[in-house]
Amino acid sequence: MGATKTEHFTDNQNEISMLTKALGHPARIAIIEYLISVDTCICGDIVNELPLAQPTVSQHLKELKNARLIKGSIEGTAICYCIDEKSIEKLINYFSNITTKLKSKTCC
Amino acid sequence: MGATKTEHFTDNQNEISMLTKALGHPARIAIIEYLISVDTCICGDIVNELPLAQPTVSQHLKELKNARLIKGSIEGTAICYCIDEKSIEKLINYFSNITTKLKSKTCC
DNA sequence: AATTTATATTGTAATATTGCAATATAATAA
DNA sequence: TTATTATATTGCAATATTACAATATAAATT
Repeated sequence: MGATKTEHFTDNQNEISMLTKALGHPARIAIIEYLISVDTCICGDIVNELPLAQPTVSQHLKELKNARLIKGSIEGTAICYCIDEKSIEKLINYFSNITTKLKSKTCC
Repeated sequence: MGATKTEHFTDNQNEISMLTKALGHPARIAIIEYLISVDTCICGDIVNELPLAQPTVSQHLKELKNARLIKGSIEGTAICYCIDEKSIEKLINYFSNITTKLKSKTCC
C-alpha cells in the first residue's frame, strides 16, 4: 500500500493527473508564474525569487520538466527554462470539455 | 522539513495549487469523469466504478470536497455528489490567462 | 590548469499521501 | 427496536513528497 494504483486507470486519466500533480505545489505554481513574468527566459534567478534553497528549486524544476510543463535548454553555464505551451493547452482543453459537458447537467 | 512552506506563497498560488493537487491523482480524475458521465448525481456507485475499496474512495471524495471541486448533499441514506463548476472555471481562467500571456513571449 | 559560476545529485530527516481492514455513524426499512 | 444500507472515520503499513546540507558536475573565465 501507499503507492498509487496507476495501472487501474486510463492513459488519459494518468496523464491529466500527472500534469495536475506537478502543478500541485505552490512553489511550482510560483515558478510557472515567474517564467511567464520574465521577458527573457531566465534560469537561476528562480532561486533568488523563491523562498527556497537551490536544491529544492532544482528538484521542483525537475518535476515540472518530467511532467513536460517546462523545457530547459543549456545556454553556456546557465540553463534557460520556459513553459511548454502544449501541456498547458492540454489542461485547458480538458477542463473546457468538462464545463461543456456540465452545461446540460443538473446538480443535486 | 517535509512540509510545504505554504506561508511563503501568495493566496492565489496556494489556492490554485490546492485545486491542482486535489486533481493530482488518477482516482480523483476518474471520480470527476464519472460524475460528469452520469445523468443523475449518483453517489456510492463510484465505489463500484473504481478499482478501490470503499474507505479509499471515501477518502478521495473528502479531498475533492475539501478543495471544493465537488459538493455533496444528503439524500436519505445516500449522499449525492456533483461537480462544483466554479472551481473548474477558476482553473480554466487561470490556464487561459497563462496562454494569453505566453502569446507575446518567445521561448528559449 | 585552477577558479568561478550555474545547476544537478545524493543522502537524509520530517511530513504527507495512499490504500485498506475494521469499526463507527446515521438514516431508512422491517 | 433491530436490521439494513450508505457513507465516514480510525488506525496503520507502505510509499511518496518536501526541504536542505553537502557534494558533484560541467561549462566559462582567469
